Amino acid sequence: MTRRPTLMSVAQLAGVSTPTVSKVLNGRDDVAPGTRSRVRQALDELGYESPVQRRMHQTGPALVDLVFDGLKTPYSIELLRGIIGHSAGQDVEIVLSQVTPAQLRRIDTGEWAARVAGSGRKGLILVTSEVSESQLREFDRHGVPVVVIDPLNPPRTGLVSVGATNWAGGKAATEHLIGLGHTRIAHMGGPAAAECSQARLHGFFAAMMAHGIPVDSDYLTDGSFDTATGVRAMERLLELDTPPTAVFAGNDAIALGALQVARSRGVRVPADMSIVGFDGTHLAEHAVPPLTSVAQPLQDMGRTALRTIIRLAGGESLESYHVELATELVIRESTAAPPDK
Amino acid sequence: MTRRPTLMSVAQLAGVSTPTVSKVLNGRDDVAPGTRSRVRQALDELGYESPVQRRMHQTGPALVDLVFDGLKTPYSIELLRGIIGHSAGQDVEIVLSQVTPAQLRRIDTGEWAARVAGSGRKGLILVTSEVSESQLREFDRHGVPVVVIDPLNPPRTGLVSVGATNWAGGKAATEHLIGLGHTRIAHMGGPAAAECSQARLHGFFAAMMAHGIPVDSDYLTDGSFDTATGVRAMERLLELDTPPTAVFAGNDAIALGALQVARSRGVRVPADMSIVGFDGTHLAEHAVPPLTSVAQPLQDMGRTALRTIIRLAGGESLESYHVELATELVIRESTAAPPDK
DNA sequence: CTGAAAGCGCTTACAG
DNA sequence: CTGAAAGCGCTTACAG
Repeated sequence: MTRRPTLMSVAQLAGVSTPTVSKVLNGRDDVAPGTRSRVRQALDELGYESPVQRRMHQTGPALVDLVFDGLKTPYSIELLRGIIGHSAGQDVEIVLSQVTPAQLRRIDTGEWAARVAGSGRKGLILVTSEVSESQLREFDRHGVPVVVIDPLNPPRTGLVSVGATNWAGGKAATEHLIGLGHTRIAHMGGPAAAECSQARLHGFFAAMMAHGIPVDSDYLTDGSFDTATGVRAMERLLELDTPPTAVFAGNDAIALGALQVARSRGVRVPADMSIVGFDGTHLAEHAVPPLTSVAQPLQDMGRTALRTIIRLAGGESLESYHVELATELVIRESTAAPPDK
Repeated sequence: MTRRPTLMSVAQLAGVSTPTVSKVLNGRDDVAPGTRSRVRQALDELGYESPVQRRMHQTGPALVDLVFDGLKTPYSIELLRGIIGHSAGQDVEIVLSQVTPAQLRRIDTGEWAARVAGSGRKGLILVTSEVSESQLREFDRHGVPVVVIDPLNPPRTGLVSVGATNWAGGKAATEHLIGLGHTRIAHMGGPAAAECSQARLHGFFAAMMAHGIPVDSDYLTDGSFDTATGVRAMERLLELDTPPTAVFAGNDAIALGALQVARSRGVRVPADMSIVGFDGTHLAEHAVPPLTSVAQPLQDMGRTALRTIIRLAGGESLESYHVELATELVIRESTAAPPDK
């Protein structure tokens, strides 16, 4: 076996002394240009690595930063599980942190990117964050690959992202309700500005239009991806002269809020009112009754994001900047034909 | 200005030779325990850092390894949130991974400890794991502080751990049921071998005994901390000639399984049967009806574990090797007086 | 500019 | 177990 290269062996190959090689390595300026380039070449040829570099290399698995805007929701947790599960077989470790949207806006991205790059992290996965073009450029400048899962803002040049087929999911949920005979269908959206919300809403529109069913603007609400939003929306809908017979909620938490209000007002689900959620988390599965929901392949999305970072870090180029994994309508017990009038 | 500490200065302070200090740093085993601890102390006192550590240090926040046996349960997630939340303000980052109990048993701890120490990690937090004395020694040898949250095996010498007042919690849950008038109370335990299970069970015994209520051995079951265990246990109990009127479950998942069976058999909760869970996770909160449960301060436990690692890494000594945070009985709608006979 | 020599900080092999 | 001695790989100070 050949020994690993030392200053000595490099010096010999370059025909200089070890101090000279040392100077080149340390970027000192008292070396003649010709000598310097001969040394550089010998360094390359032998594949010399300084002790620190070696240490970094053999110090085990690569590190990838994973940044959540919050860890409160089953949605986040499923993504996390996908990423952590995939990391185990990949010689990658995950550095987990939490950065609120407000913090993200205040943060000095240049300094952040420099720190990430300087500590040898392979890349950064952001979950449901809004990243500006200039922030992206900072990371790019420092050679830090970034992948965003479910970016809140519309995909921009160079933003690598992973998501699900939100439009198709919204359409499928609505088709399901129409297929059961509903025409008075409400949509309870999440944040109106979020790309995924808009896609779901427009999937809803597409299905309604395809069946020539007019959309009542009283039936459209938005808010946040939380239970309170569902509660408020359902309270409002039930006060209408002609309430809807079905609700398509922007996520499971909203659906749950709607369900709570329905129950407390004596509106039976699904006999009097059908409800469809989105995400397919255990919130939907364990609700009473269990919620029909558009499932996102969250663990797969996490896995895909990690795989993408690893490929980018390895210098591979991607076929596509945005990957969308398929959603799937899971029918449970919260949807049925509308009540007879 | 004082020079930065070298092996030489540490050796002088400890009254040994530099080779000996070197051995301690590298986790070699040919150092007497007494000598080792004297060297460790000198190392701490002078704040010695190996070249790699120095590199790490100027490269940003310290890293702490966090190892879960699984990320499936709300229990794990709450701990995680506590740890991540606390890390934000502490200039510490968390490297998250998942190691199944089977993997943990197969793993080469010496190699693992060397890797953790070598990569400059400040310490290791293990969640609900069984750690052997020899594994602990490996980490100790490499100067890697370890804290276990809810260790599965009984605390051993030198095992630093964080838990909750399981015994008191079990007693409080049982007192609550007795206070409502129940005497036929079953206990559905988790893993019989787990320290926390035993503590909860013995809290149950203590309350029963204090009130002179005999414990029917048919009313005692064990299994895992999952829903299936609750399902099986409840099915068995309902087939008894004299079923219990109340159940104290080892955790919320078990309680949920019991609740499912009760519902499907037409046993009304709490009118016909009271159920108490343990952990106080959102499983209990969102069950129908919401479950009375013994809440553990899971986020606090996570925070405490991280704070303990940081203190240990800083060379502080602890007042106590085991910290128990208080549990609290949260009364919801799954408990009531027993039905009239 | 260059390199012989001294030095630094750490590790290893081995005698006791 | 321990440490004197030798060694390793790199850097520094300085003479030419």
